[in-house]
Amino acid sequence: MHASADRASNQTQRKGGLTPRADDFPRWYQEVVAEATLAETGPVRGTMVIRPWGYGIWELLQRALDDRIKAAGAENAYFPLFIPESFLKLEAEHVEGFAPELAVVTHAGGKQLEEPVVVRPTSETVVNSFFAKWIQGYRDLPLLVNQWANVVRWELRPRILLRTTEFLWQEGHTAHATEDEARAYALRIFHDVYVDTMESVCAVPVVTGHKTARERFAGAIRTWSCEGMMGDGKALQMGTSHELGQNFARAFSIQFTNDTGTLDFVWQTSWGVSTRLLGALVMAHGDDFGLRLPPALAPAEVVVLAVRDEPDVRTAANALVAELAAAGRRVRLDDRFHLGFGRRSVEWERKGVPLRVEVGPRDLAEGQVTLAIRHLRTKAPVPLTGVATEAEQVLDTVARDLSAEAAAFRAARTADVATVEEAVEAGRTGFARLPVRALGPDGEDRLARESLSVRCLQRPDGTVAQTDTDEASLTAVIGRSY
RNA sequence: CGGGCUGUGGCGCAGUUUGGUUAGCGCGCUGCGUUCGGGACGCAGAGGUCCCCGGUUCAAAUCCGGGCAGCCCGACCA
Repeated sequence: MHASADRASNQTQRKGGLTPRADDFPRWYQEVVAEATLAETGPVRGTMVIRPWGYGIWELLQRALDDRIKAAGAENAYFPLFIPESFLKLEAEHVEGFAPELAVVTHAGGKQLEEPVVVRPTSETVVNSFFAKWIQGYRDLPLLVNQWANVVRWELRPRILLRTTEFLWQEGHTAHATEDEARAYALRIFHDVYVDTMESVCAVPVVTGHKTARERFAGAIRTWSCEGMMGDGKALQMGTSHELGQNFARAFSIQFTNDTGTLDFVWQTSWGVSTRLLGALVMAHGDDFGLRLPPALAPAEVVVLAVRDEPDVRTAANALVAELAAAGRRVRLDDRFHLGFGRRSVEWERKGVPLRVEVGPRDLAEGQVTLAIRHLRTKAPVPLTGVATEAEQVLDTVARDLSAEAAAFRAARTADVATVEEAVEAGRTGFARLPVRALGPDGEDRLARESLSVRCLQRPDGTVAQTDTDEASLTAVIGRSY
């Protein structure tokens, strides 16, 4: 009954054919993911198909991360998808953390398996069972390995791109001779790979710090996390780097002879980021008209849109594509004349292409083209001769603008508070910064009852705290999380 | 796993309350033509196990029973 009425009233409010972000954020999110052709749900609950446009973004993100991971000295390798169930049980906290969400294979090859096999939810256990073989002496250290893989976690409540049953990620695993070295490496990855990628590639400012014991990775002694604020004020954990201490080393007997000849357990780290970041891009930068991509992650930074099917227009459009490609831009030609101009504009807008170059007869008569800037939704004429230069200048501003906008939004929704009650209030719409002292021993329980959590602990000035810092001197960043 | 909602051409829905011609509408798709600078228009056309199983009935998308699936909201997680 009301369905049609609702739909009709929606139509009047919808901009760009999407539910306005402010009206219904979750719905808007799903529509953008679908309309920007990033991903859609698969046939099995919680699974997803990442479509070419979404995968193109992922590939750019992968490259950005992979370059940084390699610069930090880690090498890529690949470990098996299937893990003996017994491996998971070797580290007590680890199994406790992951048991509820394991997919277990009990039958294969037409018969029941003697030992069930789990589909990896993460690879600490297999990786470390091999580290135990590969590490003998201190000269084998540090061992720095990364893998790009899919993992499976049977989540109770899937959300496309943010929490899917199967997702793609990168997981790094390292072993070191000393605790200090392991900690330094976990932090190096955290800052040089994760925070740098989030901020300079994704253009999403992040809050950094370490997790409370309650929020820590199962099996870690310390978890560093970067948390972004999404467009609804909620927090998204975008990447974590863990210091594992000797927990897994003891569980998997990863021992080495140190430089004084005595046997010791290695000190380890693990760290990962996932396709969840695609969801973060949508929620951090998207607007009522769709996705807005920073150029570094845009499969097409520029689309040259030929307005009409005329010889001069085609010639000019092709020349522009060639010119922009020569200038090093990822560029596409849109000469789908069977679709109207508006339809094509809307499509690129939804997909978040940062810049469109519109070329039509009217432009050419004036010796110009029109630049349409996605994130501002503005248009400006530019002389035909200066397009590549102008495009370059515009693209240079995009990530900075998106970043600044996100930072301003976060600042407006972050409050320094003095009590848990004030934190509860502020946490409804954004982040609350509360001295750990004021949080107290029962603070996290109180927050949990309000669907809030401590996203991370940091120094009052926002920087990451040294491990030996007195926690009571730190600040808790509190928010609702995805 | 609790609460709510929903399963009908590719997508979004109407029809179910009160069982009854050939299951409709919008979008999309195909063809032709006219259009073309912000989601074009006309004409023609294709496309359906009405989620599944069972039951009631002369007759079921519609009623009854049982399943299954999806979405949203909460607790758990990248």
